[in-house]
Amino acid sequence: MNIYEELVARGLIAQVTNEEEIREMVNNGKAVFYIGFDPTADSLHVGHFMALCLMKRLQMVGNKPIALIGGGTAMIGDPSGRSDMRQMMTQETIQHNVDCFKKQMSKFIDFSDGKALLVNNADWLMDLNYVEVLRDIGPHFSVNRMLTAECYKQRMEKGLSFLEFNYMIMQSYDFYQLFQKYGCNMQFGGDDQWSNMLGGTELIRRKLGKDAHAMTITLLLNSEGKKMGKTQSGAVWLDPEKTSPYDFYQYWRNVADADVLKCIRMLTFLPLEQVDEMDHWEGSELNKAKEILAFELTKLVHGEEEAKKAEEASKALFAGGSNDENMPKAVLSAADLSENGDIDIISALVASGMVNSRSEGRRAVEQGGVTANGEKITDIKFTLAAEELKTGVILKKGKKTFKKVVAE
RNA sequence: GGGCAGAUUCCCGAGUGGCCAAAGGGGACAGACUGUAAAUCUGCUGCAAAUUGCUUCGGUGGUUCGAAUCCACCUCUGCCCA
Repeated sequence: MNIYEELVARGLIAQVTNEEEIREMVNNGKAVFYIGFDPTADSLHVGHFMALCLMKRLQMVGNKPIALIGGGTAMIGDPSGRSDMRQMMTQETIQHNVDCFKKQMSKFIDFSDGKALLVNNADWLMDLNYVEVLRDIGPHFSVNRMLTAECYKQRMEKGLSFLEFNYMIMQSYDFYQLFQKYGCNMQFGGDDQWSNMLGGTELIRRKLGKDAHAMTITLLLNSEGKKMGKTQSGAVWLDPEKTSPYDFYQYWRNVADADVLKCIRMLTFLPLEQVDEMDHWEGSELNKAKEILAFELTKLVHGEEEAKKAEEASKALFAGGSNDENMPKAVLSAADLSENGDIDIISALVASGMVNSRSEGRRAVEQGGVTANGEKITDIKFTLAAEELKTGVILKKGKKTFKKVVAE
């Protein structure tokens, strides 16, 4: 099976400009393609991870990836898929994020010997001259056409500033630049980028009379139609400091039944034959598929060792295993403890970061959601003894929040 | 620049002088049921030294015994006109 067919089989491809030509190019390792990443946070997240995997898959068969970090476009903010204006970021923040992105990306993609490129569009966008740009590329964009693009339609009601309206033009200009500088003949991106990407192929055609292609990656949506990789507290990050390997593992361990196979297919590198076998698993059997998904992804992102630790900790907590060594830990300092070295249960919950406020902690206890070493706690005045804290007390809030609390 | 409408808690959205920490819904959290799933039912959802106190309704000032609510100015957003 060729790479293009594999991508289709995995359900990764959403839209393409010209299937024939793209298949030909990709299968023969002739594509020089770019994917843009806007540094809107100081870590990549799951959405980026899909794109990185795609880069990797294509790189493995000889295509040349260009990772474009949008240090320049981040100054504008992409209105696609948003109902409100992005918060403006300072130049310092963007630069910081760019650096973080670079570091994380080099873990996934091999940039040695020119096998892949890493560029920053700030390099050509920041010094542009307004009037020159207007004269140079302005005539090639029809405002009427742009307004009919899906990404702007949604914003027509809530309001769209001229600043954000320009995002499509900047992204198109990127493609145009990369086409000329590096012979970049294809752009990949999330499906929400489709209209922005077409802007680029059209600009290249109009300015240079040459063909360039675009292909979008299916957005990873759950069965409820929401973007995956988001939790109530934000995105699932790839940076272990922001989302611990254990939490990362748990996120995937907990996906809905309906979504497991899709995730395995789209995100892991497991051979398709193996995935097809799992396809007819049903009911509680799917739990096994979830374990595989969680393990494989954690391995890809954090390495095999961390994946094993996360798996063991999960088994210890949920399946009654005995090894609590790798469980998430909370170390309490002397300042958290009372003079006798003990601590009341609510303070312990707050200090370990399991709840956000004392009120929330109190509620959790009052509703019978807290246990310490397996004992249900009903009294909000309950105190964890100093001796126990030395060896560690396993606090549990609700079904899935665990922490081993240890005194320093 | 002119006219109109609006800004309420995580989100949507009610409230137009005291009965308001603020209806209702969504989400989140907790309980029951389960498979670490979904659905369902129940509780809960500003903070704290917790039958009480403190801070919140875009911002600043004012009126009042008392303001999310009235007045003035400002900021921001949408719509219409230019």
